[in-house]
Amino acid sequence: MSVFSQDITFKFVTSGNYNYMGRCENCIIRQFNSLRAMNKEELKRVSDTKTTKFLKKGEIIFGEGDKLNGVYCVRDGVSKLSKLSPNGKDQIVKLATKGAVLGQRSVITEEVANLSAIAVNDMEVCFVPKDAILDTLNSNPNFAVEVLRHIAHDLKEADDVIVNMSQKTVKQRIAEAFIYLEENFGEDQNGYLALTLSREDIANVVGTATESAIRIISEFKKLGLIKASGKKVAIANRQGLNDVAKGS
Amino acid sequence: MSVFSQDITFKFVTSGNYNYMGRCENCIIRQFNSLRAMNKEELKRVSDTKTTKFLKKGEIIFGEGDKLNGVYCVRDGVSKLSKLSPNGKDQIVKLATKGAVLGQRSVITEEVANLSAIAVNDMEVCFVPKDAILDTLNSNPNFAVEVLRHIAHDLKEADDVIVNMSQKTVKQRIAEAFIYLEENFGEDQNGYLALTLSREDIANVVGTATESAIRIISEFKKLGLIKASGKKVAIANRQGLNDVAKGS
DNA sequence: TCCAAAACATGACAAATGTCAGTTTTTTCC
DNA sequence: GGAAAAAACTGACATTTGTCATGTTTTGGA
Repeated sequence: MSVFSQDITFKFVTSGNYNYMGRCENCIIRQFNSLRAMNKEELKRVSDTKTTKFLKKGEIIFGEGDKLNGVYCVRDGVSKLSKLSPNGKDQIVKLATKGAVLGQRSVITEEVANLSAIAVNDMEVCFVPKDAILDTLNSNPNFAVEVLRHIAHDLKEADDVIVNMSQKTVKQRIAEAFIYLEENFGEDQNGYLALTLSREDIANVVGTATESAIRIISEFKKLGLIKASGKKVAIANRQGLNDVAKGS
Repeated sequence: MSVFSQDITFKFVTSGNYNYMGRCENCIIRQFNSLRAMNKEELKRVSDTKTTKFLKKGEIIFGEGDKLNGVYCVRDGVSKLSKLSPNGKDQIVKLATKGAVLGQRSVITEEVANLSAIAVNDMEVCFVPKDAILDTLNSNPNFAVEVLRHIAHDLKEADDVIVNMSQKTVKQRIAEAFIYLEENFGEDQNGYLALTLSREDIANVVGTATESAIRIISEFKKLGLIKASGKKVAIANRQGLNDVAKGS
């Protein structure tokens, strides 16, 4: 995490071009997604057509069923990708952070969005109109293959989630969720998980009732596996949490 | 389904070339997967390097963790794609039938297989060495995009499964499973589902204990929603099953 | 800084699901 | 066609999870 910020600073400082801001060519985030496979001209086109948006926590990037006219490249903050189930509950399928490209799947298949994307944090995202994406896809095999690799990876992750959902207990899944949050978003200066989710969001990630999630989180506190200050959570006993996640 | 068989027959009968057998160029199955986007030369290469295999029910096409040297194109029969969970249970993630290309994802990301593929039926599959696939991917954007579309579609389906698993009851999921089997594999002359799965496989599809699946299936029989003769199952009340699946 | 709204927490109970321990039926294969 | 194996089935019970009701704490503006 801190190394990452350093890199950005470095880029900023060494660039001789004072117009670099807002130019995709100089956006380091791009190194983490499929846009890295675009060539100069393709990137220029993206840069010229994109718009940058700032979203506040809770704002909707797009909703299930929306027709997407482009993709959203996350520059900062975290978004939850979720789907409303018929019984009225939201299932969070994925948490997307910097580097993620949202809406890619729907743009490729030219379907409406199957998930909704909501800011969990304050966010900065770049909207890239779909034509720049689709045209590049059809002409640059490197880009197409790079996108393919990313989607293929998402698919593998989704398969893993299916297995977890059906074969692990709620307690195991919540323990895993904390480990996941720590591994993917890190901790703040005080050792608390850098990404704070409400109990309801945690419940929606692991697919259980909010009360069940709360109860289990309380139990983890009593067992000394985690500690909490308000809604901030810190992992107190990583090995113990791991054992719970593994089911021992 | 029956229309589909007709088409094959038609092809066989009208082909003037008696070498058509075993040639991908003449394989109608190809129309249902990404190989349709290959051009003549690419297809020829696939055809020249591929080998056809016949598998008996229960045989393993590849296992989780196997390094795949190519993909398997299903010409006939059905395969279950499953993953072993840490607690020793198999979760079936997908059922693949004619037209499906197995192992595609792992070949693209150059990882070992994350799922195992086992024949549910007697099967006929064509093994295509990966080089023919990867080279085409890198040179023919049409093919790359076609593969992308297929994987993107799989990803959407996987997201739907995640939501079903976490938000629906076992009873709802079993009702859905029967509807799914009817819609995707059809019925035989006597109205029984054309694809017969063991109770254990059904349990592994919906992610529950075999006994629970059996109990619910028995209940469906008593309610007249389905009827069964041995392990063959027929849908007796489609609307009723639908209602159960929807949770009413 | 204070107050409402939201989020968190807990108890009591009901419903769903899993587990274990059998018996019966079906399938397979000689 | 019959025996052995596999699959299907059933009951009893434990465990997990969901639901409802209610109280407490935290949080985010006016």
